[in-house]
Amino acid sequence: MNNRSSVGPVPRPGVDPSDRDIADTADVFGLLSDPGRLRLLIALRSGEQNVGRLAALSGLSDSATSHALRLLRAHRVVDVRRVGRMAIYRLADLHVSEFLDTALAHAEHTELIHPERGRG
Amino acid sequence: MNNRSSVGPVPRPGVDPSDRDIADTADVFGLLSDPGRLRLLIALRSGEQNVGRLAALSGLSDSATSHALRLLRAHRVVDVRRVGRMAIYRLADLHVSEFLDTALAHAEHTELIHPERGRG
DNA sequence: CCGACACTTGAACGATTGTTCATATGTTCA
DNA sequence: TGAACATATGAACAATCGTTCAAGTGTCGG
Repeated sequence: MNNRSSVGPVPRPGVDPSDRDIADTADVFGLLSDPGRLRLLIALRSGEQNVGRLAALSGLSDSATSHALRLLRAHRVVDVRRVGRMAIYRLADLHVSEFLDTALAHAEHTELIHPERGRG
Repeated sequence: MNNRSSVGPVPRPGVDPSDRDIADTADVFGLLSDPGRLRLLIALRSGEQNVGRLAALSGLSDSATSHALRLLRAHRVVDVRRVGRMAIYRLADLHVSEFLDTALAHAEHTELIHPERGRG
């Protein structure tokens, strides 16, 4: 196979995103694909929080929380601010936080996207 | 730690999404977090395509393509239609395809979200 | 200074993931 | 019917991921 026969229209070459854009996009989605990190980001929607509190809110250990925040920080999804011995995190990337809102809104008001989960 | 001291406002309990919604949302993002699957979905934006063509467009092997499509099918992100010996896939989930568009648009017109990649 | 605190970090480990290879199913054409 | 084709599937394997555990850094109170 891998032939030139087709069914649909020919895709527009050069209009599709670059490999790099694709990789970057995949990375961002990857960041959002872990329930722990998602809970962290959700907690941050209601305002900045320190690590201990984020841990409590997300159900992760302090260490796991710190690791996760480090990742999110590296991808500029969150920002840190230091006050005394605390590290206070907040959402940094508006695009991502909009994504979050949109995705959660969809998930909340319909069972839409389900795999082999219940309600089949 | 895990104490009750805080900096930001108290998060509104009961307003945050359920564990299930979070898990579902994470699942969907996970589906979008692989460059191969992303390329598949991007190829499908320009219309329905058969497996061989999708493989060629995405750079995946036929087998990998089939496996990936199976996953996407299970999550109702794509739909199949059979014509003769071909399986013709198309985007099924409008939410996901909107997501895709939005995410790619962001990635395309700015370097925004980068981790340790260039342009630091 | 010392101990408690808040957070960070690195190594290790089990689990999950995406790929490949080989084989299977089903279709078309001669 | 048999060969070529298009896709699907299962097992196996390396790579990646998220967690835990055990330190480590820096800060505050006494």
